[in-house]
Amino acid sequence: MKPRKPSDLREACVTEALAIIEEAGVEGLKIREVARRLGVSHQAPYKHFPSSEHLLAELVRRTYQTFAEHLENRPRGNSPGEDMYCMGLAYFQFAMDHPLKYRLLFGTPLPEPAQHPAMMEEARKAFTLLLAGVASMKGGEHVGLEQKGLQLDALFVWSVVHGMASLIQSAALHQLVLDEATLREAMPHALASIGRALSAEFAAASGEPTKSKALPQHTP
Amino acid sequence: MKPRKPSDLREACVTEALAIIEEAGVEGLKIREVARRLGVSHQAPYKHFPSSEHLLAELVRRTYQTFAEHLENRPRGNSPGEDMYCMGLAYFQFAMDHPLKYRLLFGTPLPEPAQHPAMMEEARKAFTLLLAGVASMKGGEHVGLEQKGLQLDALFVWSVVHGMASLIQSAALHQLVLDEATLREAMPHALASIGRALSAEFAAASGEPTKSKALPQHTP
DNA sequence: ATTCCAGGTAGACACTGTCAACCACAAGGA
DNA sequence: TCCTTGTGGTTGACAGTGTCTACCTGGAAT
Repeated sequence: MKPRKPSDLREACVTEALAIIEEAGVEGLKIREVARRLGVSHQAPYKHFPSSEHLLAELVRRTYQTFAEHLENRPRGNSPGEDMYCMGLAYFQFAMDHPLKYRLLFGTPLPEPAQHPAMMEEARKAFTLLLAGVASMKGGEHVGLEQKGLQLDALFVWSVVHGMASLIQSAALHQLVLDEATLREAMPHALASIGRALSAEFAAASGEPTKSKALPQHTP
Repeated sequence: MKPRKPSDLREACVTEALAIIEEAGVEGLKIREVARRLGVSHQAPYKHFPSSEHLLAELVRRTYQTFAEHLENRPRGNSPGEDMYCMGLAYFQFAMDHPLKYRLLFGTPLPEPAQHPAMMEEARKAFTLLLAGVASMKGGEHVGLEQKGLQLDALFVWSVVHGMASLIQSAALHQLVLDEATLREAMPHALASIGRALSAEFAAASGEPTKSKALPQHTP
């Protein structure tokens, strides 16, 4: 399996497919359309991807990659709690800026994970970032990432940001009673609620009735 | 528009389509397959639904309906906080019992909401149930449902349960570091966190440092 | 008796993913 | 130098999809 020529058609397929997804969503992605845009026969992409599933898996992998980079390059906070807040905002911002890519990651049935380990590897990296954030918020660096309570908290945090992002993008919400102003405040409010839930638990665990940590207000 | 004969073909299409969705998901739903299963020509369904989008909208409407009924028939708790917990569990249970139907509601792009008001009406009902639950938890019956803080809290709660349900169903999660035991505890933990977040805020608002309300443990 | 039309049929069209066969051409021994 | 081989491209076919059009049919309304 020597990569004789990097064969830029494969690369071109990927970038073109990503462009299509950003325009039309996953359901708008058709292999023949990719080929057409590249001015190439409808079978050419099959020389580089065994099936459309494999192309999709590669797209998911890359999208997880840029997603994790986006989280990593977030503006950092001055305290663990504040930093958690920043992480939540960064997560949310990605979902808002690239709704169709976000849907690709979390809203559509992925290719069989076992068949595409490279794809899952990138997913794991993204989740690890979240875990680390929760860890430093809850007890500093010395807490092991594999601790169960920590994972539960991280899952909780992830649920909030993912759930909020997913709901706000869902067409359902915009037709409900809620007005735009409320929706705009929803995420900061949710992040503040996270802070309350976690620090209260932290306080209970350490026996110290800490006042809820000061969280920076959202920057609109 | 007098419904001369109820024309049970329309009804049959709906139930058959729902069955297909429960088996194969929304992406497995094909109008021709519905017709085939009903032993009818591939054009027959089009006499009752102008396009596949309209069939889909009707399916979404019905699914929202049964979803709301499921929430309404939940086992009730003895206190507002406990009842909120029950609501969360009921929501979660529906998502776990009917993952493909749940995905139909929240995981796929819905038909243009403006074109299908009946569909949105059912969605609104489901959200109103949630709002009422949060309202009684936060201040009893006298709090208006249109109050902004209330809506923000309801959105937060919704985000948690939806986010958790959505993540757990996502193939991504099962390939991560987390083991099954942790996943099973995730939802009760999240619900407890909700209680912490909300009652802390309530306490702060009323100036009374209530201990976090006792929440019933999850029943496995 | 005639008309009308809701509700069914069959056939066609453009589109999709994918299989198969064919082709070009550069690399590498003989 | 010729022959083989394999990579990356082509065209053509096939089944399956949603949807348009035209056609039929039986019962109700006039």
